[in-house]
Amino acid sequence: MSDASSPLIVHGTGPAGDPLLDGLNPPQREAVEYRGPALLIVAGAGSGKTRVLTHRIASLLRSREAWPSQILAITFTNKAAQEMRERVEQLVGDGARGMWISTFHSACVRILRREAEQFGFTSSFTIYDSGDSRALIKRLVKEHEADALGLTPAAVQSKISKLKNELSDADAYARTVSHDDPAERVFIEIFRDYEKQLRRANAFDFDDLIAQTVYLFRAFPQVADVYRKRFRHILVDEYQDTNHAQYALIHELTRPVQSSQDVGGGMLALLDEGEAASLTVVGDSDQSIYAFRGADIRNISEFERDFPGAKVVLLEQNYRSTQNILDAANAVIANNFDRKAKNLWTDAGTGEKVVGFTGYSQHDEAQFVADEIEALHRAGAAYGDIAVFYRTNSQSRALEEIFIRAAVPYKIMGGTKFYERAEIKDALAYLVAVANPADEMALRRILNKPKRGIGAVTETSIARFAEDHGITFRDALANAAELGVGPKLQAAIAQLDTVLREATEIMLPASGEAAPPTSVTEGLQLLLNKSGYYDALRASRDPQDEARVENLDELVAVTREFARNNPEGTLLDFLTEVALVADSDDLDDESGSVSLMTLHTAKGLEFDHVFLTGVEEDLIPHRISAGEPGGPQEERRLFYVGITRARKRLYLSLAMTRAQFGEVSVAMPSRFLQEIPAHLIDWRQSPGDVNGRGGTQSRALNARRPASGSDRWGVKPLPAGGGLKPKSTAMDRFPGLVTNKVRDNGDLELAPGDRIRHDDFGEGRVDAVTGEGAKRIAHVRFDTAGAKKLLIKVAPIAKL
DNA sequence: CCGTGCAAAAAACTT
DNA sequence: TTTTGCACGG
Repeated sequence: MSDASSPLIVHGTGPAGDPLLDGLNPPQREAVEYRGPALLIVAGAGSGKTRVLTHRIASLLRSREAWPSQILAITFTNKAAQEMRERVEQLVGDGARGMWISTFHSACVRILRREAEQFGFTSSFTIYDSGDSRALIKRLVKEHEADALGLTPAAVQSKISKLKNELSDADAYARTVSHDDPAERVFIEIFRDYEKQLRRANAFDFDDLIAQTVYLFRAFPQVADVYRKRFRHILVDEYQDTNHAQYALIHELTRPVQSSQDVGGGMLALLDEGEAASLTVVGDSDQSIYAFRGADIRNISEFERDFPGAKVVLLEQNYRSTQNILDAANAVIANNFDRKAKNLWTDAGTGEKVVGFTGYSQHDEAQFVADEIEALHRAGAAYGDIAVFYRTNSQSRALEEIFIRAAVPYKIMGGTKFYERAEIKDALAYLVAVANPADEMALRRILNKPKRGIGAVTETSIARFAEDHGITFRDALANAAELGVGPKLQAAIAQLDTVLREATEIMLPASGEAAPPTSVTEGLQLLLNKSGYYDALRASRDPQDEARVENLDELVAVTREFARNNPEGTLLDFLTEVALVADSDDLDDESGSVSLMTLHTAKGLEFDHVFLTGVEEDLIPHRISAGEPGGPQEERRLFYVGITRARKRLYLSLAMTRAQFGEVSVAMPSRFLQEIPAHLIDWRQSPGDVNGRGGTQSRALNARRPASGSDRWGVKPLPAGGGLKPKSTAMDRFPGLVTNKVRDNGDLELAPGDRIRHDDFGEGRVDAVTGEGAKRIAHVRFDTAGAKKLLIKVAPIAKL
């Protein structure tokens, strides 16, 4: 425990009327006001940690204990960073300028760009995302014929990533394993090659960004000192999800300054030589869900041992959810044994019960979700306040299919990401080829895109020529005539070379003067036009290519947007931003759409109404987690994270059957459901109601159940005469219909008053038609299924 | 070197 | 179900 002798006096006004402390509960205040070398804020879900962090920063700035430039705040996503910056700005206005508020990765990129020359890179290095790494590893695995030894690209990639997160490298790893094992030997060769290729390409992968920064600091203490002197207050959010490399980075930065080298800059005059920066970390071990990525829960559980004298503040009051939701969450997480007891509570009242629903199929489940969303919407909820979570990205498809038909506006976060689309990666590879000519991967990628007749043979001759003459792959392109290839190919290569040159002149003028902010947009357009990429897509008769052109237009729009936001932004800045954005970052908006995302993406967010879907064994907990140490416990935390995102209403849904890879299999309710006290759940349709498939078999099975109303699912007996409203879906006719190909009703005209027939919902009357063109929506009152909205173009309907 | 067609694999989460 | 990888013929 830290003593109370902290000499610093907090400037400013007394406890009453202080805008930074008003409305905070006592532990929150303490977390804002405490001054000392190390502070751990254990912040339960929804306990206001962002508020505490921002107020703490504002408090440091207001009292002049720190200049903005002396503050480094690390968050997990760019979105969280942006939000924190905005909230600090609200508190202190312009005084926030100069702070580093960013993710681990962006902060490291900034440092590496400045210091790359120190250790054999140039500051124009590029960043390989996981897809780029996989492509490179795939090639190496093939070259080493490693698949024969059971080394798949995926396995190699994850092993390399794990090792880098532990700050190991190929040489270090080689010392720890037996060389008798041929698989290990080949793995080490591949690892070495991988490192070599990255270095040659002047590139870092995601893991390198952290690990290489740590190496840099350790190998060049005087460089590390620059940052140690600069950052006097370091704050780390989501500390429970840091891995060893990130932990080491924080340790390096909070070491006492070693040398007294002068680095210039008036602000630095303030600090005491030799004193370590103060460290604040915020986290909740119950929300640690990234062990698979190397997150080490011990970083937070042993914080007090790592930083003797650290102060610990516990935030348990929840300001987000109703008591019922918290009771459910507490009950679930209590099943994890090795955790410190913690109980979230609220004074917001009991609230609604958790709603449960069991569908016959994933489509049935999705239909329930869509219907319920519409009901919420009619009751006044904004779509933007509703979210649907699932464990795996593949589950989004069924939801999407139903949502499109029900005309529920939705938005998928993550999933098939924009920046992972082939055409976008191609376009970016063109930009990388300009920004970092050493990057062979990028060049090889665009060599034959669009088709220029350059195949593997020609590619090899270029590589050989480069090697023979001691020049780079990029420079070899300038010598088309000497490559020993046919005249057609020579022309193609020369043309590519010219296009790249012209683009370079625009984006990185040789004159040395800074390129104008519009240069990235211009350069990209030139590359896409003159390379023939656009033309090839437009000439294609593949309908998907139309969408590709649109995506590329979108990318051009992104460059414009970037130029607007970053008038000084260079090509490299643009590429860096693109490489480090996650798609969870662009959920900026009040766009009026329901948000669909994985449970992982949901971390750190909150919504009024939350649907947690696919609550089944083998999904959550996921099948693969069963074999991993701590796997099921991490899955439980993930489930807990999902529950605690909800402010007002929580829905838990599952399906009895689930199709994957086109095969239908029977699904079991998740064990986590049983961990929630039965009285908290209001089952609209419990697992017991839908045993067997469809209505036929279930009766027999139901008969065998113990007296209804008392089984472990807390099933209530169904009122005999059908006091319930009809089921939202006509299940007997449902299977198969929804999964049919998207139909096209063309110009089907509907007007209020028309009678229609729907394949699933039967007959109904059109109340109104809204929207235009392909987005026209019919509001229909069905005779038995109630009111629905239908997208006219694709709904399985016919006019009567 | 390119396109076609069939076989086989694939999907757990992310900076 | 959808995507990717390979073999083959042009």
